[in-house]
Amino acid sequence: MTTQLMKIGELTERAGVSSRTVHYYENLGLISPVQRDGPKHRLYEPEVLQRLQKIAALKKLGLSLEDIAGVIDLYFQSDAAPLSGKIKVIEILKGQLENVDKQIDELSAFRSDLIKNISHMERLYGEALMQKS
Amino acid sequence: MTTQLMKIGELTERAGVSSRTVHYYENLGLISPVQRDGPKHRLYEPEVLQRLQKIAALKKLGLSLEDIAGVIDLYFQSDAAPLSGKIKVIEILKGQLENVDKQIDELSAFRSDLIKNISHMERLYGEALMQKS
DNA sequence: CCCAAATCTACAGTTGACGTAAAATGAATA
DNA sequence: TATTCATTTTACGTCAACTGTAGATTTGGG
Repeated sequence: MTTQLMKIGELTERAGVSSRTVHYYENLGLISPVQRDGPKHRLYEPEVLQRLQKIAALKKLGLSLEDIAGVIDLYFQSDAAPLSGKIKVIEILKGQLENVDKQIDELSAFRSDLIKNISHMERLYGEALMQKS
Repeated sequence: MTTQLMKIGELTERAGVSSRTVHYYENLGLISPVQRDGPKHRLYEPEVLQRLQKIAALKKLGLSLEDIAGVIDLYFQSDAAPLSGKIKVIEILKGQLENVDKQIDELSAFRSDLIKNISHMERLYGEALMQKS
């Protein structure tokens, strides 16, 4: 069982964030390296990369880092977690699903607005060309 | 022609933003009151309300206020604008359309991820209940 | 063993997006 | 017209989320 650990350099390159940010997130409790009694340089499990990606996604949802700190673990909970915990997870995930749906609706509305604007502009564009001749 | 001007109080209430925000936006050049040589209190045309709403929408798209400053005028250009301007507007609007589509895609991906997580959790929930009996 | 590259710690600085408190204004009322 | 009192204005303060950086430490390779 070779749990493929990586140093912060590889992690940041793969996740597309700076090492400063990684330290910052560690400080907020969003991620953490493996226990390091011996080595002074941090080592990370591959799961941390997943976590960073999930954090980015949740940020795009509009969650603050503090909010994220409150839910990030839900996504990486072991299947052996206590039943009460699982029930709560389901609640929260469903809440997030609602939010996502709402945001998709909003974006769709904005999208059709855009399309309306574009075709309006293109109509004007056409008229202007007509007058030129 | 009674151009129905409003004071900042009405504007903020209708737009759902604070007066501080309105002043801040004015400072960034996002909006502006009518010329006030005499009165010290700002007066706004109804169009400013539209602008504030558009700003809110663009913010939800993830644009910074600075980004927005670069495009907001495109939405409120007179139909009599020069042809070259209109062409540029169309370009930019189409660029935004691409962004919106990308974001919708991302959200959709996040959404199905969520659903997968939820059903996974519900499966575990079920199993846990089975073992309880 | 030695060196260059990577990492660590700690503290300060920045940026975006506002909040707040006190002074100034102006519309209604006495 | 004088007063009053809600609105507005202005200037300074705040908070989150980074980001810079400088000097000390660690590490892997020759």
